[in-house]
Amino acid sequence: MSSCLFDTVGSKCQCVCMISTEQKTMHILDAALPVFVRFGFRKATMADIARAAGISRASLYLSFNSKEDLFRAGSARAHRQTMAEVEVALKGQGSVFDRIEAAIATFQRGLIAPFGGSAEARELFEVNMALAADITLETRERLLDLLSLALHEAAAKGEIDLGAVEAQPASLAGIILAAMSGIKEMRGAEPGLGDDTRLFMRLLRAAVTPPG
Amino acid sequence: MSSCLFDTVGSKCQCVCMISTEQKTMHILDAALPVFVRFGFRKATMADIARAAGISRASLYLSFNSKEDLFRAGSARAHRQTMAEVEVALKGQGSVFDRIEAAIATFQRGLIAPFGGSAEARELFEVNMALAADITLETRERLLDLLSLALHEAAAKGEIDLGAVEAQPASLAGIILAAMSGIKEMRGAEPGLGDDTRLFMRLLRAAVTPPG
DNA sequence: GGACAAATGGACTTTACATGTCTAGCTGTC
DNA sequence: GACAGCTAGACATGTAAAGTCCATTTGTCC
Repeated sequence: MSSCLFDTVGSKCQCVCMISTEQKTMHILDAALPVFVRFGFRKATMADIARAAGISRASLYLSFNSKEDLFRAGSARAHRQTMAEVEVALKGQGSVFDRIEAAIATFQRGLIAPFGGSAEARELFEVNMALAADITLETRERLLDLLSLALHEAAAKGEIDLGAVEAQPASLAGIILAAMSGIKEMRGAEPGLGDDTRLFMRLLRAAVTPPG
Repeated sequence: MSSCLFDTVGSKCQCVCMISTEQKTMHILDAALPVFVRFGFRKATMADIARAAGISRASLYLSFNSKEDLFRAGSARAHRQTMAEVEVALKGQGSVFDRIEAAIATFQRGLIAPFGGSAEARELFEVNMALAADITLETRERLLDLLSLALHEAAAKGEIDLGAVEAQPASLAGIILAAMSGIKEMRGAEPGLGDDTRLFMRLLRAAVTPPG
């Protein structure tokens, strides 16, 4: 048997290599997510996570210095992955509205929906803001920039008319995000987009679509 | 506002009365069940249960002396309620087979299915045997008696023929229960009866149905 | 075979938190 | 005002999780 747990089938594992280390980290984070979702941060123990990952508690500490570190790494990865998908969505086909809608749906699906079903959702979000506020806020900032840019380009092409509502792209992007987060706060977070979200998108569309 | 949390709407609560005390107990057990199902016995704290019941931790200790007491009370109530339903099922319409099938389905639905979905099912059953073995075994005994009686009566009426398999009602009842518990052990516990259970019931029916 | 890396089980200290108890105080009823 | 029910909060105590460390095992490579 190989000494490395994370061989890809058929290929020997060159340990001491970065790929394996990274795979191990990913594997652990994959295992940790459902544990955190199920129990929340506090009730989830390092033993739980180690068991879920199929490794020993000692090994867990070889990859992460602390439970908080592990959580931060998980949060960071989720934000990184989701933002990559969001960028793809924004570069896709369709109108600005379609692409923004897709982008936001992706964002929700990646960063909110996975926890929304959990009774520990509140605690998890609180812990996330306590341990990974920088990542979270930076990501939100970046999403804002991406939306602004999309709106700006659409305005430049005449696809939308921001003059009608006297708004800068950045302001409008801010409104969109705020509305989405508000809607998610009130209603539960379904996967994808809810009715309220779609209604808001129709409002937006109606407001900035150029006449004629 | 009334000083009693558990008024039934429209009727003043006469505290110091047994009804209210019992209602409170029931209310707490109702609240405690999902907490135990969600977290298992160990991870579920008295604070969790108090919060779920909408009362203070101190009040919880006015109703129950300990977490173990509370669990025992919950287990006892579940067994009591379920056995009452089982008796109804056994007195119902249809053949012995139908009634036994219904009885067992009721038993499973009341005492196994609620926990079967939980990842903590194993721990909960272990804790139950540690804290409420008497209740559990007594209930199982009682179920055995009820099934035996049903089989006995059916045999007396000529509805079934136990001579064909050379079995006493009690032995057959024991086999049925053992088979059910084995099936539930192997397969997951769905609500109601699974395919395996139904197959077993067909076997039983075929084996003891009198010829002609 | 020996050197080496990775992972493990287990022992250990420290720290956090849950249990169970108690008291003083609040709220609404009679 | 007396009383009952509930509460918040403090408390001592015990359990267990966090984090650290090391001896040992397992498998790889030379």
